[in-house]
Amino acid sequence: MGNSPFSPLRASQKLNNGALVNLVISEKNWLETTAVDQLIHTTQLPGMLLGVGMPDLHPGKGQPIGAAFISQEHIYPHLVGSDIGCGMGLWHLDVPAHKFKMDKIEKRLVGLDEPYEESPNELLEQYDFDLSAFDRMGIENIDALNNKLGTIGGGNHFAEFQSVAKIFDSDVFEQTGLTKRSTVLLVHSGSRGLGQAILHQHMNSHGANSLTGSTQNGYLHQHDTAVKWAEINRYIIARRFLSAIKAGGHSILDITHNSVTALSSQQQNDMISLCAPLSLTEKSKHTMWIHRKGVSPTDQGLVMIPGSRGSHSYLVKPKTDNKNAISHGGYSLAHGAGRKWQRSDAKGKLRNNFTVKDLENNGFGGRVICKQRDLLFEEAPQAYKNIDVVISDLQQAGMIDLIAQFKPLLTYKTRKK
DNA sequence: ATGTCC
Repeated sequence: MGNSPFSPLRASQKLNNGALVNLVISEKNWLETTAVDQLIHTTQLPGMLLGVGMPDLHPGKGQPIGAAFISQEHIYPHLVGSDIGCGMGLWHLDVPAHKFKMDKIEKRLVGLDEPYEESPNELLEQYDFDLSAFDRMGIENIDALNNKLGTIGGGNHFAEFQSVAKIFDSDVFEQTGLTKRSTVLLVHSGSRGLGQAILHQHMNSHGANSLTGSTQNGYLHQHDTAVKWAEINRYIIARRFLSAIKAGGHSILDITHNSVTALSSQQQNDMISLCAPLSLTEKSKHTMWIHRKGVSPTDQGLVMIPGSRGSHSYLVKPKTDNKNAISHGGYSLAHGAGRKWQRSDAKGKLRNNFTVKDLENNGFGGRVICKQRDLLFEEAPQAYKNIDVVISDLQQAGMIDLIAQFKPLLTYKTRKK
């Protein structure tokens, strides 16, 4: 490890199948052994070249969350999971932070769990979504699904108003058009029932087996459809929220963190040199694929990494100067703080020490709107790891430059009881 | 994560 620029941060290990496992995690970070077991187990699947665990790595349903997997020839839909296309959209509002009146805004955020009043099909067409893409998907009720367009969903999804807390790189920050007085809206949502229906359909016929060759086409088409649907969903959510608070704004970035995509030819060449002892040249005619489950890409511009709903979020710029760091990191970054406690544990641990009122306060003088009691406890900041440690691990690994830090003003989860 | 499992 002496010649590694990441030592001793990066625990790198070559498995029996020749694949590399990398952990972008420092000693001061904490992670569950289950998550590491899942990371190693998954990296042993046929065709795997590289598995990367980010500082927000935590156990999932068989495979870890906060991980990137690069394979050759093989695509594993279950590694992307059911929320295909889930991601973060960041919007710059035309309301300065000092004019953001919490009580007034909160009162205006109503009806946002209900179906959007505009026709979903017209909306989809408006955003250049090819409605014929739904053909042959075998999903029973597309209309019911499209009625979810513009709604946030459950789990860790949210829409959050934030203000600027700190600027680290004023040049890059100003290039986004933001100022220190700006208010932003961060939208975290995905493909709702669509991705789930696609994965279920796939699992019914193929289970957890990989797809190779032309058998990939059907899934990839559906996957790409879900990614686009999710992106449009975030777009409409943002527009709904802006319209509800009578503000204007525009999108700064939209980054998908659950997907499978082909590596660029440059990235494939980098992987061949990274995995040289595997003598990949023979197999290199096959496409390499990157599965992202709760990790953001490093080749799509700036990335927003949110903490919990009671902590800062960070706008970061993936570093481009260290090719080795980029390929070792699976062309990916952590996508958030990562869970510390399982959903099922969170309520039991917090019930006796925290009231609903406590958890509705975000610790920054702002609020979380979450009328679903169980969800409020499951998603409490205490159930998440410290975002500052996650960010510092990525920094120390040479993967990011910090651009700015944001503070939560008001988070919307759901008004449904 | 989920037009969510009982």
